[in-house]
Amino acid sequence: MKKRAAAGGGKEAAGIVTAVYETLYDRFGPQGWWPVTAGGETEARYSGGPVCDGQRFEVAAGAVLTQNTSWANASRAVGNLVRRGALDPESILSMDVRVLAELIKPSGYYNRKAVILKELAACFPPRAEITRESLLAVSGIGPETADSIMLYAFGEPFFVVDAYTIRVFSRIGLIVPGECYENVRTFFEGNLPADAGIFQEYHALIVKVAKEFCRRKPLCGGCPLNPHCGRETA
DNA sequence: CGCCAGGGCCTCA
DNA sequence: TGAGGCCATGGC
Repeated sequence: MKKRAAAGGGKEAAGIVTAVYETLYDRFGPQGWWPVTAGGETEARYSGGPVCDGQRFEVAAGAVLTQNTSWANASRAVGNLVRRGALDPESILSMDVRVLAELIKPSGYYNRKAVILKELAACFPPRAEITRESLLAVSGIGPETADSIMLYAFGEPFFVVDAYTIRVFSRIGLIVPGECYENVRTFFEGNLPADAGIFQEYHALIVKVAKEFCRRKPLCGGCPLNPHCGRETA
């Protein structure tokens, strides 16, 4: 028998998942993920579909650079590449890997990420078809990064699951804490309309509420999710 | 000073 | 197969 992602299971799950989204959206509004550069400055892009062709690789590279790293640090690395005019597959592929590593140093893990970026760039020849599987075939791109790229760069409805998602929804009581990535992802995808705009916004809103309230040491006072949460409020 | 950030891979029992 | 180690910078 297959393990289930939903502790509460069944029909109510979809209602709760949707209600949590609406509560978060009402409280925090649109989050503007994924930020992309425009004329050298980083600007928020409001969700709703695929970014333009030229920005897809930038979003994909950003997804790698922000692995286990604050967006502030990842953004510095993105900025270094943009200022150099090097944030495109051809430039990344032709660059010495040590030079690339130096440019992305602020993002941390820079030696590893430089290799990942080169392998990622090789997935992006003109008119290449990028799939979740082709991204997962890159060593250093796991399920969360692959789904981030599919969702934010290509506008495909893959739900991005991260540590915040597990924390928030296990406290609510909808997720089993030890559940595997794929089960959690399909739980959300099965309980929401397959709408990339909603997936984009939902993931960003989960990050928002986890940083402000649902921290490792939770600050339950004033948390907008209290009406949905099975946890005792402090 | 320690802890954490928009993870993922490898090793070893 | 599960836990633990490793990669590494910058903010607080």
